[in-house]
Amino acid sequence: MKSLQGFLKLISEETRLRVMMLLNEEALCVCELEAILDVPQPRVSKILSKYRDLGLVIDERKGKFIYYKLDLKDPLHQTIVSSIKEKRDTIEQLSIDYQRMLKKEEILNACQGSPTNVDGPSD
Amino acid sequence: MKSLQGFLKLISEETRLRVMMLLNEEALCVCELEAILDVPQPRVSKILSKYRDLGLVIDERKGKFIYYKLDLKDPLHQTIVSSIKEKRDTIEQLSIDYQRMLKKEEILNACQGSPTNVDGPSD
DNA sequence: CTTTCACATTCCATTATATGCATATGTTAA
DNA sequence: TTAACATATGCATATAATGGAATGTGAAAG
Repeated sequence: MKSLQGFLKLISEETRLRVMMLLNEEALCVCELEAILDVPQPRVSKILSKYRDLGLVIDERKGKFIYYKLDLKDPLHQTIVSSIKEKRDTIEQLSIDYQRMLKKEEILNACQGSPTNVDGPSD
Repeated sequence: MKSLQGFLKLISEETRLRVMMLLNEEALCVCELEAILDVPQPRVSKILSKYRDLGLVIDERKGKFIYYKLDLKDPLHQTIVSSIKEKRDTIEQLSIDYQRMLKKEEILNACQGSPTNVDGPSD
């Protein structure tokens, strides 16, 4: 119950849900999330720390950047995320975020290194 | 988004989720919920009022009692509830609640009329 | 070693949420 | 009309969530 409740509480807040849906697609670093979602960096970090507390993400450093990706071990969590993803087209904000993620190179003024623009971060 | 967010926020609180899972099984009145969940009546009423605000329940008076049942119009909401129900056995509190609901006649000291004990409320 | 930069964290004010208790409402039944 | 009971709501307060600004940390690159 605690696991489910913590999970639901996490995604009950809009920005946190948006983060989950993006990290469910691919690994992203803080500055990419900051740019895609257009929210301040400390807020992104705080959100990710909640994910970390619940053990829902894996982080991996690549050069200057730390990439986060979803790591849902609970099948129920996976099912819920999948069912939301299936309806993504019908949820405007999630669609927008997804489109922005696909074109993130164009909006990555946030990170100086523009990690996705270079042919691979120095790792 | 608002619909999904409101829904997730609603079930992000334990007692409210417990109510949802019960009302997903059958129509129940306030005093039955009070007895099954073992929470004070005003709290049950307040929870149901949130459901009403979001248009997620239908209420029907039968004699002295008002029976509530889930009325999920959004397929995504339905999918989420179904997926939780599928895992109910693995979530202790939800299992307990369900068992208590099946045997609610034995614990219905809360409602004087014991609605489920009589052969049908006077409606 | 020092600077830079990505990221994390703390502090603080604001706002929201939870919940117990008392009480109001409204229906039923006498 | 009144009494009884199911349900709803108001109020007060405890508690916590939210978010912005400033600052801390630590890896990387020079």
